[in-house]
Amino acid sequence: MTPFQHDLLEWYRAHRRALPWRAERDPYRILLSEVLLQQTRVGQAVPYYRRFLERFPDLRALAGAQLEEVLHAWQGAGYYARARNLHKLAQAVAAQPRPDLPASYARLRELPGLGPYTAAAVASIAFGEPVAAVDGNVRRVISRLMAWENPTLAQLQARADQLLSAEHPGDWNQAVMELGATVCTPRRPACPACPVARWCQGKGAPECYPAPKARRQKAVTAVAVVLRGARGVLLEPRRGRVLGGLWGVPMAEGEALGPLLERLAADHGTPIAPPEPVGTVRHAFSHRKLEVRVYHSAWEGPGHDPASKPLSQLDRKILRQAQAL
DNA sequence: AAATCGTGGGG
DNA sequence: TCCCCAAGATT
Repeated sequence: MTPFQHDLLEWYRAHRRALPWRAERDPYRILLSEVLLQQTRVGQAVPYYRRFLERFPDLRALAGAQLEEVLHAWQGAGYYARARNLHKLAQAVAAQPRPDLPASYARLRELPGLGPYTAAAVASIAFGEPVAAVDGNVRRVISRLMAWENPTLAQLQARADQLLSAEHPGDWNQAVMELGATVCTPRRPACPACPVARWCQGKGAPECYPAPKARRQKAVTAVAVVLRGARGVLLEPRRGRVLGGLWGVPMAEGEALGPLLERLAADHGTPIAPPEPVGTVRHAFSHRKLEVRVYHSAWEGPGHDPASKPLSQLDRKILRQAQAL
């Protein structure tokens, strides 16, 4: 073991946060934690991890569930494709002669929703395979160690594989990520507290590495109608990639309410009483700033209980605005 | 291969 | 209030 590896692993063992999945050996639980952690902070993932396991304690339970139940457990966690893929994954594995998670990076990588990072994380943490997991933390830590401004994924992966402790790949991967999450942070990194600062070429100007990526959010306006009556609130299943599989309030892009009302009247064969505005809801997605003008009106047709359907946070905000949740 | 997918904490 | 962006994957 190199001094570098020794110092970081010792630091990790002394300073790591006590996270629920760190006490687990069950590969399914490791997998769930890694999928939940995709683009998600630890603090936000923990309650979902607990709730999800309570509802789906193993792969079999998950495979046997309806997608809508799975999405309900995922409700609020965002990036719902993760839940759809996890459900698919469980069914694919359950359909095999030996219904267990595959134990190698290569075969994990073939499963839906498992990309290079997650397959490497599960292979190393759950199965001890020496593969480096490269996430945003690792990218930042290595970029600073090397003083790289714009490394490619291939460069990062190659360097990460070199640095990897083959004896303790699971702890090693988590150690690098833990360092990035708690010490080598995007802003105001705590270099004096860093266990491997003596090897770092970027510590003079850590925030220069890696160069920040450009993002832009486009502003979009929309209208939504909350139709509500004695038989419940009118909710529609959402199709397509955005919030697919969840339910939601009837909504349309733009400012015009007319076309939306016409569609609803046609879909349900019922004219709709002129809606009243009840306010505006603002909600930011990754690449959109959404401003939704919310209306409400009476509805005598069949409806739903919003609590019984998986809903996005956007729809929950809209329903709250109309006092229907 | 660039664009897209949610949400919430923190500066 | 606004902007950043987090244990990425998919198409």
